[in-house]
Amino acid sequence: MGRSTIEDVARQAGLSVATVDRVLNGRAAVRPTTVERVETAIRVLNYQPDRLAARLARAKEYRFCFVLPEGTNGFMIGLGEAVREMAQHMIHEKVAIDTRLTDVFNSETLAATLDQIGDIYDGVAVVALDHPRVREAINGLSDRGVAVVTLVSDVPGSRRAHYVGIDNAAAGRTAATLMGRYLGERRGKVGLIAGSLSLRDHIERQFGFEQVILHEYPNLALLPVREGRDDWQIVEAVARQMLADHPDMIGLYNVGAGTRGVVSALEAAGRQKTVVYVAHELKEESRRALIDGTIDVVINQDAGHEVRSAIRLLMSKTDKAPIVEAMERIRIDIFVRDNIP
Amino acid sequence: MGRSTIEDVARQAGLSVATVDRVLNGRAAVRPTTVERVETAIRVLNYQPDRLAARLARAKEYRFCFVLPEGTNGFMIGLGEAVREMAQHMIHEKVAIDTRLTDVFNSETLAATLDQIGDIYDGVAVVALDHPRVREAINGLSDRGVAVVTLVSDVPGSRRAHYVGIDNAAAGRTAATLMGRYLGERRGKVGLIAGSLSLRDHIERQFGFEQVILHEYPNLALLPVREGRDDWQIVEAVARQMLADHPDMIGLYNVGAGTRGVVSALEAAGRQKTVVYVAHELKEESRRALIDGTIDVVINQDAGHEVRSAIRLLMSKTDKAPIVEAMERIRIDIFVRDNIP
DNA sequence: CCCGAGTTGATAGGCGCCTATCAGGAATTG
DNA sequence: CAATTCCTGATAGGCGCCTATCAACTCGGG
Repeated sequence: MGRSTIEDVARQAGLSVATVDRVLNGRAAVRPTTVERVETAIRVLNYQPDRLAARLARAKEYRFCFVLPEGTNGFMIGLGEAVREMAQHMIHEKVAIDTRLTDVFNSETLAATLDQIGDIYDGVAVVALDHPRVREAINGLSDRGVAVVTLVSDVPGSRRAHYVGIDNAAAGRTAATLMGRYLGERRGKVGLIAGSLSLRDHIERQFGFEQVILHEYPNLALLPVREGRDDWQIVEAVARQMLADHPDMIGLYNVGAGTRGVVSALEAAGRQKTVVYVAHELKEESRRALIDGTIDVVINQDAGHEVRSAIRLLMSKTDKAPIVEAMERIRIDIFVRDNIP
Repeated sequence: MGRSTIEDVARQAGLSVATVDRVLNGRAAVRPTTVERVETAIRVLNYQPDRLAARLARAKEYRFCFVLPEGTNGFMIGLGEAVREMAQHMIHEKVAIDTRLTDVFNSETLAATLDQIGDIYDGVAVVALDHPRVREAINGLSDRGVAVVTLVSDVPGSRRAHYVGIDNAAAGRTAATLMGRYLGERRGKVGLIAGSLSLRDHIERQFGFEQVILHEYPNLALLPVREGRDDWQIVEAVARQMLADHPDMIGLYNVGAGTRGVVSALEAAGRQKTVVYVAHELKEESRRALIDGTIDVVINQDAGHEVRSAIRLLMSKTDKAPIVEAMERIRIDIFVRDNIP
């Protein structure tokens, strides 16, 4: 039962605690053969440092920064709240977390923000636009030894340490499957409203959704994608227009924010019951609409889980500890009106 | 900002650390007025004891026991594995966890087991039959100062400290809603197979399911409930029979275990695609069947979450710490083939 | 006025690990 | 071979809290 301490390791290796500590924390130069001895001792005893005792003793604190989109997007606001809440809980653990809001749609602004915070933080979590300039900024941080994780939307080509968020293509497929099954044999058109097509998550959702609808549900015809910019007023206008243009639209998938816009458009048209509406993110308004039946299904990602995962990952990366991949997989939640938490 | 320590509290209250510790841990008699002073000091400073430092210092370890059903029920086996896995992680935290398997369907055996473990453990988590004898045993434990939580299936009348598990009526409603929506306008019969009607969770699921089908989907007729005893061979026989008796059965909800029995019955009848099948618990076999379309929806409760929640609750109850209700709510997960983790 | 009982203070020692410092021995350099 | 530099050992002190012990003080009751 792995209750060996650093002293046991020292004894086993025939070295002093000080030396063991040196190799454990890379505090000073240690001869390679000595490192070897320590490592075998660790393996023999199956020693795992007690992280709690470590954090209790540690002097330096971790400094992390969450770079989030500014604006009124409900999910992002919720994400920010989750960050602040966790920050509160984490002062125990000697981790200090700042939040920075920035214009995520402006690659230059975002990149500049990333560039300038490199020296202050040990780790950065960023909701990132997938753009060459941003990718460079992320790589720059990584190269300077700052751990970077992408949050919610990934930047695949970059040297970020990890992506924290759902598989958005799978989320799109999930939406499509539920839409297809709900509609059954009915024939008609299906619309899709994205927030912006420059954020990768929305593109992937769209891709997954269209893929499944095209292949599995020949009775459904896809309408061209519309952009709603995650702004409920724009979304409402777009939705109204679609409803007016297509009396035979029987399904609507809103990939991004601005759900209330769709809800009021559907209500205005009196088609809440005839159009199957799949939305993202469970918040106060979507919850209400889900209960009264205007929204049929909500696909959700848990902001709290994402924030916790990001922090765990940043901590692990910062002290080069291994991570448990399975623990960091973010679930795609499905909510209908009966399983709302 | 900087967290306050026990010394700050002592200073603020004009008392010694020893006394503050006494009231914090109820270690010795302290005059009521003094307790008052300590408590106001705590409130003023918003002091929260550092649980990590506490566990590091604590001499005594928590002793918990999980009483689980013996047998081959896949979910329960998974639960047992989750317990053992967590037990491994928790030896750090000075908590020792035992597992006891028992015949849950036998109230006498279960009650006897509970009776006899009272003196050994600080807390017990039990998958409990809802039976007067069992309720008495639970109350007995509680009265002797052992924290008790019910797991997966509740015993409402008892003095258990908490219930850890999903809202099973809501799970049943969720199943019904998805079934109803998937079936759309189709008319036909819907069957339900329960494990055993003496375990409360299954009754509640049945209740929720029937409630929604009856009220919301008049096109669907409910068949009388059948029991499968959570055994896949019995379940298979039952399912075959139902399929044979009711050529117009278009929906099937399996409340309990034994999913593979239903799958092979559906395959044997060649009705995988025409019968909408809603099952519980995502495991290897249900995962496969979900992907190939035999199962349409899986309702799931995360065993890992339940075990972690139970442990957290037992620890909190043991040292009379407050609990965060929201954190302990177990989600009803919905899986279709596209969002399988 | 003395004696226990009831309270409170003071303090040592430890949980497992981190940080820092000093000293001595080993290896390397000129 | 002496002067460095490199490695390693030893140890003190602390993180925030728990446990245990002993001394000191306040009160009634006898």
